[in-house]
Amino acid sequence: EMSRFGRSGPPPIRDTYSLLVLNITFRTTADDLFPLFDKYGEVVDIYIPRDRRTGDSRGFAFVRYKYEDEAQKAVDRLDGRLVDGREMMVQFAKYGPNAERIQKGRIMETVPKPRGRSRSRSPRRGYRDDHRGRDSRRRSRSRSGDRYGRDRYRERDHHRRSRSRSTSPDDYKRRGRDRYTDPDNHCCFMLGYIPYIHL
DNA sequence: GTTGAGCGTT
Repeated sequence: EMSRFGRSGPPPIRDTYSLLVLNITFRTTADDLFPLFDKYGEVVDIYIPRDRRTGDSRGFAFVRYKYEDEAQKAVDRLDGRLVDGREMMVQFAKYGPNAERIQKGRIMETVPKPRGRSRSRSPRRGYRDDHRGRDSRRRSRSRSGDRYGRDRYRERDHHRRSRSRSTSPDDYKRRGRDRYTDPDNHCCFMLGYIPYIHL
Protein backbone atom coordinates (compact mmCIF):
# COMPACT_ATOMS: atom_id res chain seq x y z
CA GLU A 1 0.00 0.00 0.00
CA MET A 2 2.79 2.37 0.75
CA SER A 3 5.07 2.89 -2.18
CA ARG A 4 4.25 0.20 -4.61
CA PHE A 5 4.92 0.01 -8.21
CA GLY A 6 2.46 -2.47 -9.66
CA ARG A 7 -1.14 -2.45 -8.63
CA SER A 8 -1.16 -5.80 -6.85
CA GLY A 9 1.61 -5.80 -4.32
CA PRO A 10 5.33 -5.89 -4.90
CA PRO A 11 6.57 -7.69 -7.98
CA PRO A 12 7.97 -11.18 -7.43
CA ILE A 13 11.32 -10.86 -5.79
CA ARG A 14 12.86 -13.54 -7.91
CA ASP A 15 14.42 -12.53 -11.17
CA THR A 16 15.10 -9.08 -9.81
CA TYR A 17 18.24 -7.53 -8.43
CA SER A 18 18.01 -5.84 -5.06
CA LEU A 19 20.17 -3.00 -3.94
CA LEU A 20 20.46 -2.01 -0.33
CA VAL A 21 20.63 1.74 0.10
CA LEU A 22 22.08 2.77 3.42
CA ASN A 23 22.52 6.03 5.23
CA ILE A 24 19.61 7.92 3.80
CA THR A 25 17.74 10.55 5.74
CA PHE A 26 14.75 9.50 7.81
CA ARG A 27 12.65 11.75 5.66
CA THR A 28 13.89 10.49 2.33
CA THR A 29 11.10 8.77 0.46
CA ALA A 30 10.82 6.44 -2.47
CA ASP A 31 9.74 9.46 -4.43
CA ASP A 32 13.11 11.05 -3.80
CA LEU A 33 15.00 7.91 -4.72
CA PHE A 34 13.14 6.92 -7.83
CA PRO A 35 14.41 9.63 -10.18
CA LEU A 36 17.98 8.95 -9.13
CA PHE A 37 17.88 5.22 -9.64
CA ASP A 38 15.60 5.28 -12.63
CA LYS A 39 18.38 6.95 -14.56
CA TYR A 40 20.34 3.73 -14.68
CA GLY A 41 17.71 1.19 -15.57
CA GLU A 42 14.34 -0.34 -15.04
CA VAL A 43 13.41 0.03 -11.39
CA VAL A 44 10.69 -2.46 -10.54
CA ASP A 45 10.28 -1.64 -6.87
CA ILE A 46 11.44 0.64 -4.12
CA TYR A 47 10.76 -0.27 -0.56
CA ILE A 48 11.64 1.68 2.54
CA PRO A 49 11.25 -0.38 5.73
CA ARG A 50 9.42 1.55 8.39
CA ASP A 51 8.66 1.26 12.03
CA ARG A 52 5.46 -0.71 12.20
CA ARG A 53 4.06 1.49 14.91
CA THR A 54 5.12 5.00 14.03
CA GLY A 55 5.60 4.54 10.32
CA ASP A 56 8.93 6.29 10.48
CA SER A 57 11.56 5.37 7.96
CA ARG A 58 14.31 3.18 9.31
CA GLY A 59 16.83 5.09 7.30
CA PHE A 60 17.49 2.68 4.48
CA ALA A 61 15.84 1.42 1.35
CA PHE A 62 15.70 -1.41 -1.13
CA VAL A 63 15.74 -0.59 -4.79
CA ARG A 64 15.11 -3.44 -7.15
CA TYR A 65 16.12 -3.62 -10.76
CA LYS A 66 15.00 -5.95 -13.45
CA TYR A 67 18.49 -6.37 -14.87
CA GLU A 68 21.79 -6.98 -13.18
CA ASP A 69 23.92 -4.75 -15.35
CA GLU A 70 21.66 -1.83 -14.69
CA ALA A 71 21.76 -2.50 -10.96
CA GLN A 72 25.53 -2.67 -11.14
CA LYS A 73 25.68 0.63 -12.91
CA ALA A 74 23.54 2.19 -10.21
CA VAL A 75 25.97 0.94 -7.60
CA ASP A 76 28.90 2.39 -9.50
CA ARG A 77 27.31 5.76 -10.01
CA LEU A 78 25.20 6.24 -6.92
CA ASP A 79 27.29 4.82 -4.11
CA GLY A 80 28.62 7.71 -2.08
CA ARG A 81 26.24 10.13 -3.72
CA LEU A 82 25.09 13.04 -1.59
CA VAL A 83 21.33 13.00 -1.07
CA ASP A 84 19.66 15.48 1.22
CA GLY A 85 22.94 16.17 2.96
CA ARG A 86 24.02 12.58 3.52
CA GLU A 87 26.22 10.25 1.55
CA MET A 88 24.16 7.24 0.72
CA MET A 89 25.75 3.84 0.39
CA VAL A 90 24.53 1.66 -2.43
CA GLN A 91 25.37 -2.02 -2.55
CA PHE A 92 23.86 -5.30 -3.61
CA ALA A 93 21.60 -6.78 -0.98
CA LYS A 94 22.76 -9.95 0.71
CA TYR A 95 19.54 -11.13 2.30
CA GLY A 96 16.01 -11.47 1.06
CA PRO A 97 12.75 -10.53 2.79
CA ASN A 98 12.68 -13.91 4.48
CA ALA A 99 16.36 -13.85 5.23
CA GLU A 100 17.22 -15.86 2.19
CA ARG A 101 20.80 -15.47 1.18
CA ILE A 102 21.12 -13.74 -2.09
CA GLN A 103 23.98 -13.12 -4.45
CA LYS A 104 24.43 -10.03 -6.53
CA GLY A 105 21.17 -8.79 -5.08
CA ARG A 106 19.36 -11.81 -6.41
CA ILE A 107 17.86 -14.65 -4.43
CA MET A 108 19.80 -17.87 -4.85
CA GLU A 109 17.76 -20.51 -6.53
CA THR A 110 16.43 -22.90 -3.95
CA VAL A 111 14.40 -24.72 -6.54
CA PRO A 112 15.01 -28.45 -6.19
CA LYS A 113 16.74 -29.72 -9.28
CA PRO A 114 14.72 -32.12 -11.36
CA ARG A 115 17.12 -34.98 -10.93
CA GLY A 116 17.56 -37.41 -13.75
CA ARG A 117 15.18 -37.05 -16.63
CA SER A 118 14.38 -34.29 -19.07
CA ARG A 119 17.12 -31.84 -18.39
CA SER A 120 17.66 -29.20 -21.00
CA ARG A 121 14.04 -28.71 -21.95
CA SER A 122 13.14 -25.17 -21.01
CA PRO A 123 15.28 -22.12 -21.69
CA ARG A 124 18.21 -21.64 -19.36
CA ARG A 125 18.01 -19.33 -16.39
CA GLY A 126 20.32 -16.64 -17.65
CA TYR A 127 17.83 -16.02 -20.39
CA ARG A 128 16.65 -12.47 -20.74
CA ASP A 129 13.93 -11.59 -23.17
CA ASP A 130 15.98 -8.95 -24.84
CA HIS A 131 14.17 -9.70 -28.03
CA ARG A 132 11.68 -7.10 -26.96
CA GLY A 133 14.39 -4.62 -27.66
CA ARG A 134 15.51 -1.46 -26.03
CA ASP A 135 12.52 0.56 -27.19
CA SER A 136 9.88 -1.47 -25.41
CA ARG A 137 11.96 -1.21 -22.28
CA ARG A 138 12.09 2.51 -22.54
CA ARG A 139 8.38 2.71 -23.03
CA SER A 140 7.57 0.44 -20.11
CA ARG A 141 9.81 2.61 -18.06
CA SER A 142 7.74 5.70 -18.70
CA ARG A 143 4.60 3.76 -17.94
CA SER A 144 6.00 2.73 -14.59
CA GLY A 145 6.73 6.37 -14.04
CA ASP A 146 3.04 7.09 -14.45
CA ARG A 147 2.07 4.38 -12.04
CA TYR A 148 4.63 5.78 -9.71
CA GLY A 149 2.89 9.13 -9.76
CA ARG A 150 -0.37 7.57 -8.71
CA ASP A 151 1.25 5.64 -5.92
CA ARG A 152 2.87 8.79 -4.72
CA TYR A 153 -0.52 10.38 -4.39
CA ARG A 154 -1.91 7.36 -2.63
CA GLU A 155 0.99 7.37 -0.23
CA ARG A 156 0.19 10.88 0.83
CA ASP A 157 -3.44 9.96 1.20
CA HIS A 158 -2.52 7.01 3.34
CA HIS A 159 -0.43 9.29 5.46
CA ARG A 160 -3.25 11.69 6.02
CA ARG A 161 -5.58 8.93 7.02
CA SER A 162 -3.21 7.45 9.55
CA ARG A 163 -2.46 10.85 11.05
CA SER A 164 -6.12 11.72 11.53
CA ARG A 165 -6.80 8.34 13.08
CA SER A 166 -7.75 8.78 16.70
CA THR A 167 -8.96 6.57 19.47
CA SER A 168 -12.59 5.69 18.91
CA PRO A 169 -15.14 4.89 21.62
CA ASP A 170 -14.98 1.29 20.42
CA ASP A 171 -11.31 1.19 21.27
CA TYR A 172 -12.03 2.28 24.78
CA LYS A 173 -14.74 -0.33 25.09
CA ARG A 174 -12.38 -3.00 23.85
CA ARG A 175 -9.66 -1.89 26.19
CA GLY A 176 -12.02 -1.63 29.18
CA ARG A 177 -13.19 -5.17 28.83
CA ASP A 178 -12.49 -7.27 31.85
CA ARG A 179 -10.89 -10.45 30.65
CA TYR A 180 -12.23 -12.47 33.54
CA THR A 181 -15.83 -11.48 33.07
CA ASP A 182 -15.83 -11.06 29.32
CA PRO A 183 -17.89 -13.88 27.81
CA ASP A 184 -15.52 -13.91 24.84
CA ASN A 185 -12.73 -15.03 27.10
CA HIS A 186 -14.40 -18.02 28.67
CA CYS A 187 -12.22 -20.24 26.58
CA CYS A 188 -9.11 -18.85 28.26
CA PHE A 189 -10.70 -19.42 31.61
CA MET A 190 -11.28 -23.04 30.82
CA LEU A 191 -7.88 -23.51 29.29
CA GLY A 192 -6.44 -22.54 32.63
CA TYR A 193 -7.88 -25.70 34.12
CA ILE A 194 -6.56 -28.06 31.54
CA PRO A 195 -3.24 -28.67 33.35
CA TYR A 196 -5.18 -29.97 36.34
CA ILE A 197 -7.10 -32.53 34.39
CA HIS A 198 -5.60 -36.00 34.75
CA LEU A 199 -5.98 -38.31 31.82
C1' DG B 1 10.90 19.24 15.28
C1' DT B 2 15.16 14.27 18.31
C1' DT B 3 18.11 9.10 16.05
C1' DG B 4 22.33 6.59 12.59
C1' DA B 5 23.77 0.40 12.68
C1' DG B 6 21.72 -2.15 9.70
C1' DC B 7 19.33 -6.49 5.03
C1' DG B 8 12.38 -5.88 3.21
C1' DT B 9 6.37 -5.59 2.36
C1' DT B 10 -0.89 -5.95 4.15
